[in-house]
Amino acid sequence: MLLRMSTLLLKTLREEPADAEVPSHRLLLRAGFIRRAAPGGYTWLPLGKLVLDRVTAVVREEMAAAGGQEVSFPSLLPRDPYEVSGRWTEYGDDIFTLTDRRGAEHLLAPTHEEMFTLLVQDMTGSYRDFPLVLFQVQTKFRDEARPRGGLLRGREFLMKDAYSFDLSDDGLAEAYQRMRTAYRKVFARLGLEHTIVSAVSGAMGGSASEEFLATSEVGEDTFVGCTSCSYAANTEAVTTPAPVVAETPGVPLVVHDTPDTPTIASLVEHANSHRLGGRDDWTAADTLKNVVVTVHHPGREPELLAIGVPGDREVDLKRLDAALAPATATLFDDFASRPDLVKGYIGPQGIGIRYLADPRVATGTAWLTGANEPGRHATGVVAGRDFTPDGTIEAAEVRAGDPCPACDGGELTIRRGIEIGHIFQLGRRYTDAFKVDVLGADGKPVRPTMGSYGIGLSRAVAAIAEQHHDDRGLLWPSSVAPADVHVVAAGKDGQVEAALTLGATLARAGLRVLVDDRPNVSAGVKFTDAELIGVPRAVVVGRRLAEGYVELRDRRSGTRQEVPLVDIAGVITTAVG
RNA sequence: CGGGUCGUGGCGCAGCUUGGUAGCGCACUCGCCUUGGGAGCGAGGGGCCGCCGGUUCGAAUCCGGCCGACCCGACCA
Repeated sequence: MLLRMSTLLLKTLREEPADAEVPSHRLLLRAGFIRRAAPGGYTWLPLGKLVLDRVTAVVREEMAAAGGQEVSFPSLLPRDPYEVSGRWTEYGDDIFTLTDRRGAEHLLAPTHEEMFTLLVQDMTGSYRDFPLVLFQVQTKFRDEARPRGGLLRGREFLMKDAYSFDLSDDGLAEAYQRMRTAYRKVFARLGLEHTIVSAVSGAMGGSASEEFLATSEVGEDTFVGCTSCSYAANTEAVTTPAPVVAETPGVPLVVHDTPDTPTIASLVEHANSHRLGGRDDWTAADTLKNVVVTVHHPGREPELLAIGVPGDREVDLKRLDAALAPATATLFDDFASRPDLVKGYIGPQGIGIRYLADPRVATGTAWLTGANEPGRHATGVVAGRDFTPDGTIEAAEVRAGDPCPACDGGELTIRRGIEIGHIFQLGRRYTDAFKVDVLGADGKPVRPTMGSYGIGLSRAVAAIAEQHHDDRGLLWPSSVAPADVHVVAAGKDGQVEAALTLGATLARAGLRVLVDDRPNVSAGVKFTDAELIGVPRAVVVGRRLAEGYVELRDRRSGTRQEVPLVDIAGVITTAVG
């Protein structure tokens, strides 16, 4: 491959695009890899398309190596299958829907579980057809409420989705592990540093679910790691160890007048200045905060629910939703309609609605909490004696320094990541929905079980750019770089011919070559553009050409060496491998 | 969906307060010059000032509505 910059559709931008905030978005725009074409939609320019195709090629190779067979479905699909699976309504506003000239409804597929399931139903009939792994590379559409970060979250994006079909749960577990291993290889080849975190399977059901998060400050997903063991999990999936209480404390429950203390901060201040319970060392962690939410169960009446958490922690609505799935929760604010719920002074004692407590509110722990009367709180409110929660719930925020649930003494750290892959054991949700049965060895019908495995390909390009750049520009890993070598003609136009000749030689040696043969462009511009574009190595054909030397530069390390022109092809071929 | 910032040639911005028919830098075209770190000089081309309506003799500028972008939050495979 030989690309000439004199004819390449490329325009680097000297100035920062005003609309781009995250580094990958800025650099991909500036270096001429992508251009915004629509809200949440991007045009891939020649250099960007090369990278996207190389990322895709790596994924295809590993999918094939894991036994996957590639197919391709349309993106424009009829409503029917999605009605059968229940997702037409479940997805709601997140899918793009349209009506054809006959009035029939269609959607632009946000994902393709239904179609894969129907294909397998059509084309299999016997246990001999299994196990089976199918995948495709296809554009997906989602009407995201807020596209952001360029390629990080678009309304149209490229995704590799794969599905395994097995006749037994053991088979599914094996397929899952095989795919998990394949994903590790994929991301290693792409140069993506990542963490595999346990995720909640949510409404989808299924027994195992893991996300591959590329570590990045601009990532949208928060996850925790442990300082002393290998534990890693999505914050939604973190569990809180309950404290062990030896015996119920003998403190009595005492109600105090605490006027004008509707917040935890004001309550703690009042408690200390008035020495409630004979103490002046109260902290927010000694208080029990009770938050009322409205729980929306699908297809049922909303329910009021109170959540009890230590007063120094907020309720994390994402964790709450995950804990309540498939129901969702919103903060309750219509206190006028419930005079029994005294805003700012709610306590769990005799509360008239369902009450779930944080695991830290263990039996035997004593709290400072509301007395369910305006301007009054109570000390010595003991769990298991003065109130008994209807259960525990993981809804309190997770903080750095919290104890690790998987080991002794480890502390949690909080990090952010870009979700580049998700694998989970889907089970029989879709084969049940479409009543897929195949004939077993014993002549009886068997219902296949599925696994689902996705990689965001366009998002992976952005994630690689996030992890591989410096203040000068992009730093592509060799595996996905738009070229293996960037030949720069520096100096008078005589060097352009030499650069093109060298480029052709390198291309014949099997290298992917980008030659900067632009006439009347100064060497400085070519150098800065080369650094912005981020091809791993550059060969400068310049002032020492007459002596038979060119300069070899490594983009990442910045090292430079003079190499005889006659040796350069061999040196680079060896380096590229 | 809430809060904030902002829409003026391809990109980055000024002009708007105080209405008078659009400007700067980069990029682009031509010429000269220059060529190892975003050169210089000269001459050019390119914009229904986001859209719709209103006020006015006259609107980029004032008023109303809408649309869009970006950031924070909500939501989300």
